[in-house]
Amino acid sequence: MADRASELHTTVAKRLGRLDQRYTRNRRALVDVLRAAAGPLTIDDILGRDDDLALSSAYRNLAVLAEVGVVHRVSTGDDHTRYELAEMLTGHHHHHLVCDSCGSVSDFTLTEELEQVLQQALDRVAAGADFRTDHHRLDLVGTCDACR
Amino acid sequence: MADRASELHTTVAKRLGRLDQRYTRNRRALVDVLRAAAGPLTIDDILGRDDDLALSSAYRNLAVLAEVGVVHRVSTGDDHTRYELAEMLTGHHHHHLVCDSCGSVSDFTLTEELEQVLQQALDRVAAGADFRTDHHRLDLVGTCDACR
DNA sequence: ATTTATGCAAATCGTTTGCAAACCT
DNA sequence: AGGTTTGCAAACGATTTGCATAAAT
Repeated sequence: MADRASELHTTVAKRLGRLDQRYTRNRRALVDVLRAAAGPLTIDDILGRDDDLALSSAYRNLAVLAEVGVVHRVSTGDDHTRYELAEMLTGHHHHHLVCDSCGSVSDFTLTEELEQVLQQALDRVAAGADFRTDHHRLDLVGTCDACR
Repeated sequence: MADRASELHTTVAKRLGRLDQRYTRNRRALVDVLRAAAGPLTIDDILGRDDDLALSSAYRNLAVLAEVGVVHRVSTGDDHTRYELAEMLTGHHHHHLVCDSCGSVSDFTLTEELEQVLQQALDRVAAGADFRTDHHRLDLVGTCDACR
């Protein structure tokens, strides 16, 4: 656990360094908060989990972390953009259950097999439209357990 | 074509009436603009296609139309929410190609077969999470033909 | 020592809302 | 007439930015 965390920090530091960015205490704190989360978090979620984080710096650092590919922005439809660690770092391709009622978001996965079939179909679509795909996004939108 | 348009207007009128809402000229104009579009439109897109539409009324009417299930909000990640006719009205289940670079959004479809396999898998996920699904959302995010 | 990050306060911008006039039935 | 919709202008709220200070290398 400590091992994984320090490995993660090493990777993040490397990625930041590649773009001449420093791995400061605040940035480390953001990564720690996101790492501990069960799904993508809003800014308020994030600030609520570490009292030392300032709003504007959090936004700025999340932007930097997103730019170097460490953090991924998640737009669900309500205001409040959410943030999660990039799949490249977690090694965990996943999707989201988005609750229309309370706005909560949690993760789920499909079988590797279905994911591959899907990927092939999407590759075909992209090729046909001369579209260069960065990633796909698959969400379920509805009402969560707590809200029904 | 005129037939389809008037059929559409009839359906919309019915749905509005069900919630004691009137089908005014502005609302008709919005439906016409969305009907003619090749993908979901931003407010600016919409206002640009009909000079008589006022900003605040457009927002309000889109909200009403969304509430009665005629219009669907599409959040792509940049600011600028987009709007499209609900699939229930177009009878055309589709997905989106989202360009990270210029923000454009266009539609695509999967085969009926894959769509069904996917639906089954998603139903299983939802059942396992006690999640009541309203709809799913599958997008390709990347760079469009014009931007590459 | 020099460059970069921080955090407060102010600015920005998409969207929403108050309200008086115009509209529909 | 009675209630709804409209559209301007003002308000709102999430996010961004200016700037002087603190931190990192």
